[in-house]
Amino acid sequence: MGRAPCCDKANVKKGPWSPEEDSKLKEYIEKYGTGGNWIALPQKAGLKRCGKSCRLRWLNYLRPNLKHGEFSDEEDRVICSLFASIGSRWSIIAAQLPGRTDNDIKNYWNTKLKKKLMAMAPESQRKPPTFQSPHQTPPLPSHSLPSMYKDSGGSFSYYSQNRSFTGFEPLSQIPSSPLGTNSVSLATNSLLFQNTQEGLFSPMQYYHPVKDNYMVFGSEASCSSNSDGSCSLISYGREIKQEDMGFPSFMSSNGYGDQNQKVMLGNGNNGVEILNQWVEKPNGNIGETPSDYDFIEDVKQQVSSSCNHNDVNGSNNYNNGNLLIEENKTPETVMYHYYY
DNA sequence: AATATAGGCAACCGCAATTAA
DNA sequence: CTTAATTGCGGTTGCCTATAT
Repeated sequence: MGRAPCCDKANVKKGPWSPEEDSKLKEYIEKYGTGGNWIALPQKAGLKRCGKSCRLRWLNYLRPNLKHGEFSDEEDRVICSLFASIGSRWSIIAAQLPGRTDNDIKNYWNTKLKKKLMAMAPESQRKPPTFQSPHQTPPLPSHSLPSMYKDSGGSFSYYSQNRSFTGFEPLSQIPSSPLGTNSVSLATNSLLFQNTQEGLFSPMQYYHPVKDNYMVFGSEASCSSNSDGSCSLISYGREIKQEDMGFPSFMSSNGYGDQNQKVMLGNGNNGVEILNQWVEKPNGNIGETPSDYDFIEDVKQQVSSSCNHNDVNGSNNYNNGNLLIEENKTPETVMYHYYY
């Protein structure tokens, strides 16, 4: 037996809202609020509509401070950046763009922005931009990975003492910050465009964020959504040219587009005291040789010792700038959450 | 001028998560 | 703890308008 319908489908109006209905709904909500009960609202407001329909109309069209019309380049950049990081989580993306609704952004992406990006990408890489699902990740040659990075599937995991991550959990499964409900980890694996020179996978494709230490492979674009432009994640990866990746230049938020491969420890300026510096990888790109894991281990060591240093008050959790560092920190269990 | 096609967007649907009883 | 109700989300649909034929 299915669930009971939320309203009497036969007696509710569907389709476009009339100006009269709009003003009824608007006036009612402005006067009494929603009362935390959308289902009961239409009857109280004298509307022959389903509660869900009222909610949608209010959220997407009637509520104050909604922005309509053209999206700015900055908004484009934020959308692209977040889409690359978290995929089609429109509500999260909308939360970063005041005045824009998830529906608005979704429509804009599907009808315009996606095409705009394709048009701007180099001919050879002109594919529909996608959030790369973990299971589409090209398998890493097993010989080049230490055992702890391997798993049986095409993806790979890092097993820590007390938990394991594949690096591919959906956000909902990533423990969220106790500081607030708005915590979201952007430590996700993704590329907006596949970077496929014949036979070569980019390091970013090989090494998705392993989440050991929650260091993230990614370009600057993937962590540039802070209002101050700083990076709140430990970003771990080559600063691949935006153009190389098929990213149009407007997505680049800084001048690092053509730097060598390097690892960012800590963010640029606001309270992350871990190391707060770039560490250059001596040569080549991360992921090209097994010895690169030594480099990775070095970085982990540095993060680790820094964490130990910071945890001076014995509390279970502490907050360090935009980074939340959780209890029982080991190089494997330190968690960095970006929150807004 | 009439018709076909494409683009844009508002709204709906169904499912999952959350909350209340 | 369990179940039902409600909310929130993302995918999809369908209508309206603009453009092409």
